[in-house]
Amino acid sequence: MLDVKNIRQNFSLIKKGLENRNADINLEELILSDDKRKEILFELEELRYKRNSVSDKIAELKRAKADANSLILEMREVSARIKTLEKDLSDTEAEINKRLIVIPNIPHSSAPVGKNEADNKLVKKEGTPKNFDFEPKAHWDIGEALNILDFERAAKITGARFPLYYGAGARLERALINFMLDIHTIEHGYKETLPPFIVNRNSMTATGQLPKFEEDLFKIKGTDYFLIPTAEVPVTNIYNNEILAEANLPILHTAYTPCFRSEAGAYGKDTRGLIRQHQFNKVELVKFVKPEDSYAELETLLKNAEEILKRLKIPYRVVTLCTGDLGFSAAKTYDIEVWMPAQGVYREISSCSNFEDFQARRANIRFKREGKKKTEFIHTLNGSGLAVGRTFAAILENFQQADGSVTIPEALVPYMNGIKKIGCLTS
RNA sequence: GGAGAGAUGGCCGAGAGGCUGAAGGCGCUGCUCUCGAAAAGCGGUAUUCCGUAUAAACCGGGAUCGUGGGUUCAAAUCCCACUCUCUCCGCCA
Repeated sequence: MLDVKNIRQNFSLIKKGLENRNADINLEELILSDDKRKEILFELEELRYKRNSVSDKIAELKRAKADANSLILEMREVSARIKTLEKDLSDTEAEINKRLIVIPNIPHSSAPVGKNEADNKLVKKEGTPKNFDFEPKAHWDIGEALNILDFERAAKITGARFPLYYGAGARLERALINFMLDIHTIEHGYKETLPPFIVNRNSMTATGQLPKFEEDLFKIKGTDYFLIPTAEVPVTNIYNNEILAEANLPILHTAYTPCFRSEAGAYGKDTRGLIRQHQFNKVELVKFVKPEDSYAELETLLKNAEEILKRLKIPYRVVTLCTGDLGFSAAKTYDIEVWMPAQGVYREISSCSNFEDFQARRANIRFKREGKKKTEFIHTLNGSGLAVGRTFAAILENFQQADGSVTIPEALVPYMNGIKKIGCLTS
């Protein structure tokens, strides 16, 4: 959420920022509503002051057993006026909030200006794609041949876009989760967190999934609860409505959760394999930091996520999202894209974002500096570290052998109970 | 699912229409005392908004006692609804 004061003070800058991300927002009307709010508030507070002081006087008179009837009659009218003004005020505030809550975050100055995905800026490439002396197969073909993935039966159980793993495949998925969590907790200092997988509307609104993107979510019928699309939602909301101590910052959490996305509007896109599922596993990294640190923290967040791919020895590249491709809540985002040999493309496997104070405002997460009275909004960041299903797919494709088997990346072998290779016999 | 109890500041806990943003205690913190510490004494110790196109401090004012509504000149206090917590019974991984 943007600050109305900030919108007033930096009007043209914010207008420009919203244009850059292709958002059509009427800021002028928002300001008009805010003018109206101020006007109402001004009169209302004056009347409340009057009511409070006269009520004291009435109390005094009554204590002295004197007559207070004329004052009471006068206050009756004042109170009626207060009531109307209060209604006006809450209506106006609701109107302002309704406008404010659908305005996306303003891109950071370092986010390249651009229309869409094509304008994203390459930051770097790591690792060299392997040259296969055979035609590399797609991970769904490899997985089904090894009998470690079964999309057909998953569709029978639930429907399209649900995963079903067996044997060494199920083990590999679990190994990846443990591997990622171990690195982030032991080496990178994040606190392991296992949050609820179902959250309420307030949490979804705080992180920015609601109110605009409800059709992307799975909602639990008969309740106002939703399946989480990412651990970002429950984990960011851990500190909802709290004032944190400066000494405790930064606060780092990592969480494994399944993620549920309706993928509305993605019909016909990535219909095969693990890339786009309604349910997938992800290890998430979430940071709560001081404003002045947040861009340095974004760089380390990115490094922490990259580290997983480096250890697994899978080639990837990093891009900075352009203004037009930024998510609703983000001010700046790096995507990590992993090399998928069968399609010969890089596919997103992690998205690392700085939300600045955008989510903190919505979630009302603040902190207080040592010795200062004033509270400030913290900055939140998060990134996948990594999407497990897509990592699984990348391993299958990058480590496939001519005979259809898949070797396990060395770093993962201890997590696989010593299994070094998934072949037809081991599955 | 059935029956009951409750929600007040960082914590404990009083308050039961007006003098209560809220007694008292604990905690934290500043000062006095001390070579230093302890003890004792004195003080401070929630958040937020407005004061109308600028920031900090102060000052003046508004709001906040789980949330929302109602009664009243006046609500932490009375009424209604909701949410959450706890206890007992039943069921259950």
